[in-house]
This record gives sequence, structure tokens and C-alpha cells, in this order.
Amino acid sequence: MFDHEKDLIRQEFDRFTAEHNLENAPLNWRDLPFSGEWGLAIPFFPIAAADNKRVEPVALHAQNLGRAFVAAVSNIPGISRVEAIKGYVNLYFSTSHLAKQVVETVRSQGSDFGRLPLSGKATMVEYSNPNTHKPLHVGHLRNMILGGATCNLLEASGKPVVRANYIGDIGLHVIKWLCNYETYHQGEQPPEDKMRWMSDIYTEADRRFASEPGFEEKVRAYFARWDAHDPDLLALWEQTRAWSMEGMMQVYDLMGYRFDRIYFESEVEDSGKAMVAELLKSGLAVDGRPENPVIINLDEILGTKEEYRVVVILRSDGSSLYATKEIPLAIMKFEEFDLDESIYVIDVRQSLHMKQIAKVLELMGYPWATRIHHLAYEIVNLPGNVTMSSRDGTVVLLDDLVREATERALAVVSEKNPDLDPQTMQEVARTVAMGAIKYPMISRENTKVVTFDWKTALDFEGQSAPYIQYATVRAKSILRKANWIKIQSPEYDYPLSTPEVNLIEKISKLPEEIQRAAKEMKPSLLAVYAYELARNFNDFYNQCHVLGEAEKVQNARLALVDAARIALEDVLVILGIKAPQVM
RNA sequence: GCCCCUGUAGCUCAAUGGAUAGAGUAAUAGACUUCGAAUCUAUCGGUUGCGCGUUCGAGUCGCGCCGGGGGCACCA
Repeated sequence: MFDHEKDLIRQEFDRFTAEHNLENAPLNWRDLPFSGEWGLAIPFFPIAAADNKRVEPVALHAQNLGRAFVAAVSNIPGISRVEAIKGYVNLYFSTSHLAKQVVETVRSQGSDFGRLPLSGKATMVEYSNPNTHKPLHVGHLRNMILGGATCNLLEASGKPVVRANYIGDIGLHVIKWLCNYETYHQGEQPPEDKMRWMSDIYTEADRRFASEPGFEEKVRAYFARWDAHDPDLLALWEQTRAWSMEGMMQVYDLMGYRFDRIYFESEVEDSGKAMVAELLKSGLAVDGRPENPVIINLDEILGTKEEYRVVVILRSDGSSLYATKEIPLAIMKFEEFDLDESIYVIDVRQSLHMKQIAKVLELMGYPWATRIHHLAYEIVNLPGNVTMSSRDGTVVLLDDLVREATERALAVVSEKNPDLDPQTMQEVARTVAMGAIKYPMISRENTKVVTFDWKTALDFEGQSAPYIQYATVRAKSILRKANWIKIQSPEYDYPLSTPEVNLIEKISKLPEEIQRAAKEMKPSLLAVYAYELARNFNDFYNQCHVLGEAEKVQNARLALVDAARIALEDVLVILGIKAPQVM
């Protein structure tokens, strides 16, 4: 944002270091740590440490060099004051000039503020990855929100993104479902809420499989029919899979996620087996059948020890595994799209497997294998670090969570804002509930376990999405009330208060925050930023009146409110959280 | 045994190697005749698990311990 000012300062700095024979001294930028003060700071410690002529301690030398630098700088446009203190050189912005620049930039760019235009080759992000015929729970939610936000984030940073979803449409869970359906639900048609219906039948099948005598044998018989490509069973599978996909898409619509390319596990099963044959021919894989599976002994091939281990690519009975299908899928991705990078949003427990897959592809000679990246995230646990288990019935279903949160939000909305019409109230409740559910999933670092508890999930106060949404609603409320006033080009040459300065400073940071979060692939950085921005806005709101102030101040603050609103909405869009008009 | 992640306030979490480690929550006391109180203010709360090292400077980097979680041949 302040490249121009930085360039001018850099020129002064280069001149100074040349004079003092310190050409290689590093120039590092920091923010001023003082609230209500806006500008840049340069730590002089590394410069002092690099000075081999120094005879005094580094801290003292840094202070003295800083003082000399301050004395040497000429007037820099945009900088009102320069001082050396405790080894830092602090450069204070002339707020009237730069505040105007920030606010006008934001308002003219609108929803593009902070974004770079798309360029270069695409990145594929595979996320969500649910199974058909099965319920979605909060663990899936973390994947969805993290994956979705990562896509938005990369796009905002200027990278074209292909959103991919790899769906488990075959396997034991599907056979169990089909068996239960034909045995106990023959001919039933799904109601409006397909997801719920499919889930219920699955849960029932799972229960029968575990406890109902004879059911397991029945499922095994279904497996035999499946392997024999029984046309009736295949037809039923196709039909029920379609239902499941419809239900899935309803959920994605509700949650606000979309995909450019959907891969099915069934699509890559045959090519996976063909791939195994090739791997055997090339000598990479070792065939242990009939007693043992087909493996690739990566440690042996690479000469490593207990690092890559052994990857099993085909069962001893010839049936396929995760790895069997993952290999052709990766190839398909790079053949179909000209990808720069292929990102997999998968939980951390699959780290070794991902590492193995990438290594196998590298050994197969695919040059892009090194551009596969596993975006690992930790699982969602219950309080007390208890892992959710469907067997124990402790899994929190997405469906239940959404329903509970929406009800709770509706109760709050109808209390806070009873005059809203029922339909708006419903929409607001849903928007707030969605935000509240998503925020805790994304505000923690990817590598940290999220502890799910109902109290936090249903809490709409404090560090939460509703807090951020509320800030946008307040901003929009002011702008709505001022609707009849046209905002003129703002002038910030009156004495700005601390909250105003802090707010403008925070807004100006959005572009670099987006770049940093994208580079590190950590949407959580933006989630934290969004909260801080909202807090700065609420600070401003509480301490600075807008409407009814002197015309110039009112105009300037209206423009600032508008800029804050834009920045808040921009960052919420990236996080995958909607902002209501009222709440 | 080998590998990965993790340890910060009672609890949940922040903090591009940089100035006095910050929020939320809980507890207590306050602020609605005032652009929306889903908000705000104040108080309370810390040997950043322990030790050694690198560095002008370490919550952050390295090594070693300790505690927690996870992975390591036919689940995904």
C-alpha cells in the first residue's frame, strides 16, 4: 500500500548507508507499536551489528546510528516526523495525506480491494472429499471451510484456482447402505431433505452391521454381487448415488461452496489397477500375491531408513486401496489441467500416505510430483480431547449443528430485532448461524486440534463471526441513515482521533494480509485480521460520532465507515462468511 | 523403536526473530433519552512445560529432556 513512501525512505537509507560504508546493511520494515500513531519503523540493531567499525555495544550503536540517520534525512513527502528511539527509527505518516489515499483507494476499488488480478498457471485445491451414502459431520465441516477459504484466498492473491472434490462413491459403506435399503427400505423414495434420509439409512445400516445377527453375511453377499457387476445392483447404486449427490449439492449450496471438477473414486478404480500392472512391469512394485499384497518398498528403493516405509498399492486379493486410486487421480489432474500446484486438503493423519503417493509419482518420472502439496489440518475433537466416534454416537452431525445454531440465532434475532418480517428474520438467523459455526473452524491454525463444544458453537458474542457481522451491520446502518447525503472526496486534515487512525491503519493492511495468508496457506491469519478490523471499527463507532458532526468531519467519517464496510465484507467473502444487511 | 504435530492467563486461542507477550471467555464493578448494548469501559489473571545453545535481540530458530495428540504392510 505505501510502496511509494517506502521507496522514498529507501533512497534516503541507501544514501545514508553509502556514506557510512554500510552498503550491505539490511532494511527491515516494522509497524509502529504505538496505538493511535501511524507509520513505519526501522530497527537499527542489525545495521549496528553489521558495522565492523563499531566500538560501542550494539544497542547503543543502533541508537546513535539511528540518530545520525534522522539528522540526515531530508523532508520525505508523506512523512511528517522522524525520530530515533531505543534503537529504532520511527517514521510517522502525515495522516491527512495518507488517510485520504487509503480511503479513496478502498472506495474506488470496492470488492476488488486487497486483491490482485489473476495471472499464471492454475492451482488445484482438492477439498471436502465426502463419501456418498453417508452423513456429514463437523469434521467434514472443517475440511470444507478450510478448503473453501484456501481457494478464495489463493484467488484473491492472484492465483487462478480449480476447485476439486474427490468423492468416495464405492466401498464397504456403500454396500452396507444398498443392502440395508433393499432389505428394509425397498422402493422408498427420498424426501426433500435427501441428505438426512440417506444419512439415516446409513446409520441404521451401520448399526445392523455391528449388532444384527446375519446382516454382516448379507452384506458380504452383496459384495459378491458387486464384484460380479450385478446389473440390478449397479442400477440401484447409480440411482442412490445420484440421490446422495443431490443431497450433497443441497448442503454445498446452503454452506456456500462450489466445485469446478468432481472426481469419483469409481472413476479411477480401473485405471488404478492398470497402473499397478505398469508399476510391476517397471520393477518399482513387488508382487507378493497370493499371500501378500502388491507393495512398493520406498525405503529400500531410496535407501532411506524408516522414512517412506512401504506403501501397499493392491490387496492380496487384487482389490484396490486408497493408494491404488490416488496415483491415477493425481495424473489425471495434471493431464486435464495445466497446473502449477496440486493441493490436497486432507487431515493430518494421512501425512505419510500423501508423502508416499508424491514420492511414488516422482519415481514414476512425473516432474510435477514435487508440486503436490498436502495441506494438513488437525481433526475436530470433543471437550476433554475425545475423538468423535460414530460407534459411540458422539459424532456431531452437520445437519443437527446447523439446525440448532439456526434456532438459537433465530431466538436472538427475534429478541434483538422483533420488527423484522419473518422471512428476513429467518435469513438473518441462517447467516448468523453459518458464520458462528464456521468461524471457530477457521480461526485456529490448521495444525491445531479444534475442540467442538455446543456452548462455543452457539455463542454469538465476543471473538466470533457474529461480532464481525455486527460491525458490518452497524456500518451499513450509518450509511443507510446517511443515504441522502452524497459522500464527497474526504479530507482528513482535522485532528484525527486514536480510533480513527487505528481503523485506517488496519484497513490499509488488508492487501498485505491477503498475500501473507495466501503464501502460508493459512486462512486463520485472515480470520484473526477480520476480528481485529471489526474491533477497530467498534472502537471507532463507540468513540467517534459520524452523523451530525461538522460537515467536513461527517463527510470524512462517512467515507471511512464506507471503507471499513468494504474491507470487512471483502475479508468475510474470502473466509466464506456472509454478512447480513441487518441482524 | 522411528517420524510428524503440539505445549502461552482458570478455560479457548493470538502474537512477519524486534520496543511493555495480547484477545475472547469466566469472575467482579460500571455504560443504553445518545449513528443498533450481538457493543463498550475498568479490575483480576503470565517464570510463554524445563534446560542448554545460536543471535545485538528468542514465545518464535537449533539441540536435549518432560507432558499431550497422531502416524508407521493389505482402512481411508
